[in-house]
Amino acid sequence: MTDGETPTTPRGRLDKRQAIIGAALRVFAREGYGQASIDVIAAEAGVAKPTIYNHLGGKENLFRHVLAEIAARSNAKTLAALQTFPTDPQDLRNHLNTVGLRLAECFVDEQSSALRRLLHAEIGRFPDLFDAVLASGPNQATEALAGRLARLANAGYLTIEDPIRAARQFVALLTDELPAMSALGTRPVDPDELERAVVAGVDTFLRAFATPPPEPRPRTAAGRAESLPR
Amino acid sequence: MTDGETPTTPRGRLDKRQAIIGAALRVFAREGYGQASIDVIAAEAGVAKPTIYNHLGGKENLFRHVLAEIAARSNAKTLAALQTFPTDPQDLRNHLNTVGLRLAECFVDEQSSALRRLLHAEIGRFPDLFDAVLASGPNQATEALAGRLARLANAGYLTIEDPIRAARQFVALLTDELPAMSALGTRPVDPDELERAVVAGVDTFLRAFATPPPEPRPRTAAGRAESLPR
DNA sequence: GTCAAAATGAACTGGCCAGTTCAATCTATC
DNA sequence: GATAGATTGAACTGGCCAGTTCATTTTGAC
Repeated sequence: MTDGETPTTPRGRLDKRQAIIGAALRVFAREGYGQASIDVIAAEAGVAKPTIYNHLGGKENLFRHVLAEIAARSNAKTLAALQTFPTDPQDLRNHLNTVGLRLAECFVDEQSSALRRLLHAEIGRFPDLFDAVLASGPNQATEALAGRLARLANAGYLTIEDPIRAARQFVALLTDELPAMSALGTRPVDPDELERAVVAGVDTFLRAFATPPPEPRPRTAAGRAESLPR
Repeated sequence: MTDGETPTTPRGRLDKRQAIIGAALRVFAREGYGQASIDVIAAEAGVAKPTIYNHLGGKENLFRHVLAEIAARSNAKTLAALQTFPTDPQDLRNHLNTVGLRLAECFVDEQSSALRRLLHAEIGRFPDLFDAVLASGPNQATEALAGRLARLANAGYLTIEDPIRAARQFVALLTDELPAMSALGTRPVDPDELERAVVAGVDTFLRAFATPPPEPRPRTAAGRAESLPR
C-alpha cells in the first residue's frame, strides 16, 4: 500500500509469509508486543490483514514465530562468530580479542538487542519463551565456547576447572559495558569503544585464566601493557 | 474497594499519593506500561480513578514517578549493601563473598528486576529514562565500589589499574548467571545457587586481581575447592 | 457544628485494536 | 481460457482503555 510499485513484495507470492514475519519482526521490535498493531504489520508487509490470519493464526502466534526467527538468526550469527576461535594459540590474546570482538558485535546486533528487549518486556505474558530462547541460543553458544576453552586448557594455555563457567564469565566480561553503551541496543555503538570494552574484558579473562608461561617469572602476566589505552 | 476495612489506606488521607504510587509500581511491574490499566491501579490502591489524575497527571507521569521511586529504593539498597565492604582485608575472599552475596541479592530483588524489565520494555517509549536511571543507580554503585576496590589496591591487597572497570567487572562476574537463574526476576532464586554463583564470581575476580600473598605458594587459591558442585 | 478541600463513583467520550466476514479480484496451473 | 485457491479491501463487531465530568459524600481543620 505504501509503495504499490516496488517489486519487493511481488503481490500474490507464497512468500507472503516471509514478508509478514519480516514486517512483524520490525514492528514488534519497534513497538513491543502490546502496542504493535496487526494493521501496521499488514501495511508494512504489503499484505492484507486477513492474509496474516490465514498464514499465522493470531497476534500471539505471530509473535512466537517472530521470536523463534530472531532467536535462530542471532544464534546462527553467534555460532558463526565462534568459528573464528583460536585453535592455534600463537598470540592467544590477539586471537581472543578478535573472537571477542565478533561476539560483542553479535551482542549489540540490532536483532539480538531487540530479542532481549522483547523477552524482558513480555516474560510476564510469555514465560515459556524465555527458557526456549535461552536453550536455543545462549546456552548453545556457551557450550560451544566452553568446548573451545577446554581445548586450550587441555593444551596447557589456560587454567580452567569449569569450562562452562569460564565461558559464561568470558561473555560476561566482554559484554558488561555494552548495554549502557548501546542504550539496550537502541543507539549505534562507536566501534572504538566496542573494541576497548572487548580488550578490557579479554585482559581480565586472561589475568584470571591464562596459564603462566614456562619462563620462571610468572608473577607479571605476559603482554598486558599495550592493551590499556589510558 | 477490594478490602474496605483495612487501615492500610485510611480513606481520605493525603498519603493517597503513596498508595497510588505503590499500587502503580505493582501493576506496572506485573503488566508492563502498555497493558497496565489505570482502573486496575486505582482499584489496587483503594482509590477512585479521578484521584489519580488529581495527584499525578496522567499515565505517563505516573509511570515516571514510579520508575523514579523504584530506582531510588534499589539504589539505596545497593549502596547499603556496599557498606559491608571490607576495609580490613583479613580473609579478603570471605569478605568479598559476603558483600558479593548482598550485591547479588540486590540484583535479584523483585523491584530491581522489575525496574530492569520495565526499562528494557519501554526504552522505545521513554528513551530518557534509561540514562536517568543509569545515572541515579548503577553508576553511583559502580563509583562507590570502585572507591572501595581502590583502597584495597592501594593497600596492596589487589592489583588494579582501573578501579571503575574492575568494579564493573566484579559486578558482571557476580551477576552473569542471575538473569537465567531467576528468569529475569520472575521466579525465586535458590539461595544455595545464588551463593554458588557469587563464590564463582568472586573466585574469578580474585584470580584476576588478587595480589599474590608473600608466601611462595600462590598457585592453589585458598578455599576454592568446596565451591564447585559438579 | 461548619465549611472548604479532597475524594468518590458512575457515567460518558473518543479512540484504538484484534479478529471476522464477504464479495470481488488476482494467480498459477492445466 | 477455465478453474480452484489464495489474496484483497473494506466494513463491522466487540471490547478495552485513557481521560473527563459532575453531583454527592467524606474528611480534616477551625
